Amino acid sequence: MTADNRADHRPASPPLTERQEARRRRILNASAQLAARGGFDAVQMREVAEAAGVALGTLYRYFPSKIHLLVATMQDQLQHMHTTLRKRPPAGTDPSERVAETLMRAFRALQREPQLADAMVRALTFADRGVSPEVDTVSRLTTAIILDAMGTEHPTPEQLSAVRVIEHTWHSALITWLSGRASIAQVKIDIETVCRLIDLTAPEAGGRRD
Amino acid sequence: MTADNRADHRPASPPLTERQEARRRRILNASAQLAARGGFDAVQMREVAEAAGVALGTLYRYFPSKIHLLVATMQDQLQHMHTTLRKRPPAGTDPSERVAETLMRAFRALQREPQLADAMVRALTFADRGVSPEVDTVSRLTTAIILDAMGTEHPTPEQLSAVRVIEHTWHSALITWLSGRASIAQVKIDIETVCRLIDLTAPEAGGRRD
DNA sequence: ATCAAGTCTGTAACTTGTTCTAGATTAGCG
DNA sequence: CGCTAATCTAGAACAAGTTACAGACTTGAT
Repeated sequence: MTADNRADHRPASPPLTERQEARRRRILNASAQLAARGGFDAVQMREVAEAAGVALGTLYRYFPSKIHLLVATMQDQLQHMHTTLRKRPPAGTDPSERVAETLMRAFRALQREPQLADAMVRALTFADRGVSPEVDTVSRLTTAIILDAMGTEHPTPEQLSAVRVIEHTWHSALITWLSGRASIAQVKIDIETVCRLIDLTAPEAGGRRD
Repeated sequence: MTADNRADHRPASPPLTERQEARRRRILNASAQLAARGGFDAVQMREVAEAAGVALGTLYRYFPSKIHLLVATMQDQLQHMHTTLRKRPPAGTDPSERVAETLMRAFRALQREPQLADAMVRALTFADRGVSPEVDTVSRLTTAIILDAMGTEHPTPEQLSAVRVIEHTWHSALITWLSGRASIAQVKIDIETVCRLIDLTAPEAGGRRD
């Protein structure tokens, strides 16, 4: 009754065969492609299945819900972005500058496929407890990207708080932009504003309290 | 074809009759009640209609989608909270302290009905462009609450940025808590962390840049 | 009181996410 | 090769949001 072997879609527990790996990839590609034009609503499970050349039941075996599918799509894209960003690290001198630059670069990448971004981010924020592990993976990836940009080896707890707040801002600002309630300029300002927290929590500088 | 007179559910354009006002109220109450136990999924349009004693079509005339309904429910609750908070203003001396205290108070209020909070917040972040005006109303209400707590009469653009970032953090932190990925303690830390931005952007103190 | 326009009701239909089932295919193993 | 368990396919069925529609009820103006 309880889904045990349902979420075996990550290269973990039972190693997927080659054809299964290929299926999984076809599904993720179809998902991203449908999302890229049409956004969240255009990613319809029957259409994904057909475009990927698998049966509906198979799609559900690989990704137990539409949300799982889109969150996995986001994992995919983030991983891609992480490696891309690593190749050309940000140029700023301050950690806060570098983080802001990195996030704005990521933001511009998303701008190129706003519908895809819409689908992924909506799925991410709509995900409920059942998708927590997958969402957590995305969160860890984002954290890794930010820490990379900071160049900080051993972040203090305070710095980790700042990074969490930056992530909060990043997601939420993205949503307001995607739903047309904030301009790109405003997103930029918000990101630059929140990145100042990094200076504030740098080990040498600033933030004493109580 | 295009819905013009569909969204006339706010006491604006054509003033609602008494019975209509009563219907609207019954619907919102039913929505909140169903949400309070069961969360987002338990707010089923047919059930709301039945509990409110109206036909399904009527429910949709008042609130053109489930998302609209839940966002309106949130407006309702926020308004309530705003007046409650005004009665007992926060005690801290610093603006940042007062804001953090206010938000944590609001947070504890939501904790009392976590399912209701879940339904409202999920609706809010899932809302797409079609619900922008309503979501914006919620956002303005939140801003008003924060500015009240700051006690700032004429906020600078920098301060408004800080307030926006605080709102981002507030929403996103709420989501991580609701989906079980962050503890209450962590939410508290995040809120206190982001509230430090207020000190940073106070007109006399800190934040010069370029 | 009567009429027209607008609103509400009850109900069925349609859409898309999700589940289920019976039979075909594949993978691993002797 | 031949067997068995797992996987995959095709398609039906179900659930909940949304839309459509015919007829009853309200409202407001005359």
